[in-house]
Amino acid sequence: MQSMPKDYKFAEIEQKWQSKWEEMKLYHYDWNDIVREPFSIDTPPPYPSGELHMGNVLNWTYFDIVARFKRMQGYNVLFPQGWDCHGLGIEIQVEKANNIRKRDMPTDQFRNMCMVLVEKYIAMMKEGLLKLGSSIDWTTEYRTMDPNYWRCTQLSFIQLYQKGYMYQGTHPVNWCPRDETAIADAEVDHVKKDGNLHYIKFPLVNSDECFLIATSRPEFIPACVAVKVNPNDERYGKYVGRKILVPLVNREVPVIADETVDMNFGTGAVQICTYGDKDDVKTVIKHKLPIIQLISENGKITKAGGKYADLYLNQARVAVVTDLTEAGLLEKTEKIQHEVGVCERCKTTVEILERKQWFMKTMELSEVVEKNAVEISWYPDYMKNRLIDWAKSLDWDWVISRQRLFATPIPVWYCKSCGEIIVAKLEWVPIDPKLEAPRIDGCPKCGCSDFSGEQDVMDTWMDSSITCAVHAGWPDRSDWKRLFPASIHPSGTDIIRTWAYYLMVRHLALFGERPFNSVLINGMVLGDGGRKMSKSLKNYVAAPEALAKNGADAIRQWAAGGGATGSDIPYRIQDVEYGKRFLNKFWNAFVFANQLLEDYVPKAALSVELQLLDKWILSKTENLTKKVTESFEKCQFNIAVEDIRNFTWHIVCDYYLEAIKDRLYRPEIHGNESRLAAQYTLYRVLYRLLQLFAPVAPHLTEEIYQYMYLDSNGYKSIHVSEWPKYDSSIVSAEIEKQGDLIIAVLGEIRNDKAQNKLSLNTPIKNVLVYAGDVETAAVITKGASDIASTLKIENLKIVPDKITQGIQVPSTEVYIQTEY
RNA sequence: GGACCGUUAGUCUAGUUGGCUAGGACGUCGCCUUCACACGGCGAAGAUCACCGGUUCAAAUCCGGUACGGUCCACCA
Repeated sequence: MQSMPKDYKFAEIEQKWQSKWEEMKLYHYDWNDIVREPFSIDTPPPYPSGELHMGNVLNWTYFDIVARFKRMQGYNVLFPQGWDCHGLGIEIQVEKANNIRKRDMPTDQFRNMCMVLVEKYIAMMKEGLLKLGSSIDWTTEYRTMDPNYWRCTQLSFIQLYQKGYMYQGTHPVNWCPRDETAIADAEVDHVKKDGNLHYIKFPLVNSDECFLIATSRPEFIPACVAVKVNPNDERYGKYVGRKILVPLVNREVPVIADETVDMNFGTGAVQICTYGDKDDVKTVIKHKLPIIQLISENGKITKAGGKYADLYLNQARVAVVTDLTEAGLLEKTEKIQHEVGVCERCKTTVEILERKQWFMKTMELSEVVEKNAVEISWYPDYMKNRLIDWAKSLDWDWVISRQRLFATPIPVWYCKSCGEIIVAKLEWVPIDPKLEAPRIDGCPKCGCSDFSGEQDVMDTWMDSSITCAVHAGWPDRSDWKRLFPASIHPSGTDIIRTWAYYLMVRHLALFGERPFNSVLINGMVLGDGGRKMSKSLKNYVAAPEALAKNGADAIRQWAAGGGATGSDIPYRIQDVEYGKRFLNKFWNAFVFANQLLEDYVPKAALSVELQLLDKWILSKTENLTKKVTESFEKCQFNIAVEDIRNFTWHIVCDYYLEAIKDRLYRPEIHGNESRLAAQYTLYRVLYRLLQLFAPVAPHLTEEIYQYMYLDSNGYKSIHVSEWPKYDSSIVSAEIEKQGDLIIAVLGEIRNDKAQNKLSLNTPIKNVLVYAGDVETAAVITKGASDIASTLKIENLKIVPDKITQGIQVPSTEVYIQTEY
């Protein structure tokens, strides 16, 4: 045991251990160990977006506590780290930063520019994760933009294609008619625009009656494929199933029932056109309606528009309204304000076009997704509904193709002569079909040797939804199933329906097995005022600054203890400061103990008799161990943190440490055996606290461990020490009750001193304790010397008499009289 | 509009199978320089656990409804 410095300097100590742990390779997963049971964490690779943010801090604190706890429990823990690099965000930033357009330059050149930016962001985030003290195995680090990861993603695409899960079809996409390109939802801005709501008569077939339909886009009438009404609507319910005649083009379309129709808006009857808006998309897919491609890629009406062909949409609108008016079908026109989607870059109104897309058959897996979601453990449990509800609510299969550049290419070519689809062979990947031809002599169907590579790329979720298999070592390690399914998949409330869902369907389709056995959910980090933290709301807290200012161990306490797992938690500086103060208290308790234990030689068993309060604190410590272990098992970090802190601060420090001071300082009065018993107990209890707190505050606990416990314990780090097992033989309800009584008596006399405005060091001449009965008197007598020495009582007398005067110890028959 | 979650002292928050005299933190007030720690100790005030109804011997906890707030999704023909 070495003596400890008085002050805890978190900045230098945290830094020191972060580098030492790396040197020690302390957190490396042992791929060759086939004895220890593995525990794998499916660390979600974050999107490198710049500096680490408080949301990342919350997540990685959760992951790290789990990793450290499981490691101490003896598991061979795999805590991998990857980076989910591809995405629109990076593309847009690169375009802005360099003032370029991605489609104006070679794709690989643009991709390289993206990679440079991603690397910069990764370095920033990695720095943050290291500063947080995450026990990541950095030898596992990967990037989804690396060729080897492309290989995994493409390999899984090919295998899914072979299994029949991947298919080509058409699907509506957002389309900018000016740029003539598909754009993502995220690239669409919504603006309020003034428009007209036209009330148009649609005659019912074989009837004199007319439906009045309100629409803001009459130019889409030629693409009308149905009219939908709410079946509960008294006006129209009876017409469901009948035919209606579309004006101007005189085509018959069905009247369909759809509960989503708002009976109070417009006329309650809606024309469904392909495609006037996103609602049309949903309705068409839901009711399996035909598609009329009315708009071409440059925003002109196609020949499907009949006499309106070749007009631009706004020209067509004028023409259609004129024609309707002449035909007497336009009842009235109202001014309205409505929201329209516009292209983020050029502000052109976005249209919806039907385009060729790649799909994964996910709908047919919904039932098995639900079954697995029910079978696995969720922390907290109610979060499973989010996945189940999502799987049930899906209207169409997963569109996995994107019209972007910085992404994993779809390894497919098309024969220029016959259109045959050539999917890459397993051994060809990684490959970019935009840059390389298929490695075959000719088209297997027509023999032609001219191919065009697929221009579309994969959705970013195609990269990140195979992590469970990749982390486990698939496809290269033959023993990858040892680590699959992952023990735990961490997810945020906001990404359950994407990340957790796609992982589920993807692995189920690929391997017929679920990817993880449990899900740990984190909430969102809120800023001041309980709103989502964001720079625009000015409640943003930069994680690197917070870490530098307060230290990782304090920030981690906020993250772990700031709220229940799964609930949103605000970043509160008071919580962090409380964490800091606790670290100080914790450190000081050990500094103090370190002095008192200077001459103590650690022993496994003790030959001398323990005193009542020794047994009392040991029993309570054992109960704490049980409770904290259970809390960690259930990922209830906040409960564990609170229990550890309250017990340490308010039971061990405030009472036990105070009570044994005299035994330790003055063996000539209390005897050497009593001193030894206190030392033994103190050493044991503090070590237990150190271990329980280690997953939460890894730096502080490690530093103390190295001073006080390294020599006698043998583990090179507290983080690989064996997690304590609950020992019921040490627990005694009777002893705890007796000890609690001593503490209560102590507290009352201490209170009495305070009320007399005396310092706690002021000696008391006489204290008379009326115990109420013989048994209670015997118990208090056992703690008499602790009471007397703690409170500096010169003459303490305990009698079994029952009285009703003096200070009553609450909920007992014990009365106390003091004389100063 | 839909789904899910929440509503506990001035503020934030815990309370997981109903037994609570509702726990903790910040803040406020009073006292104590006490030999680890004033980043400390002792103590006080402060909550009809959103509202209404139900189940029960017993409800902050379970059920139904209302109001308000949050998150995600959708968003008007």
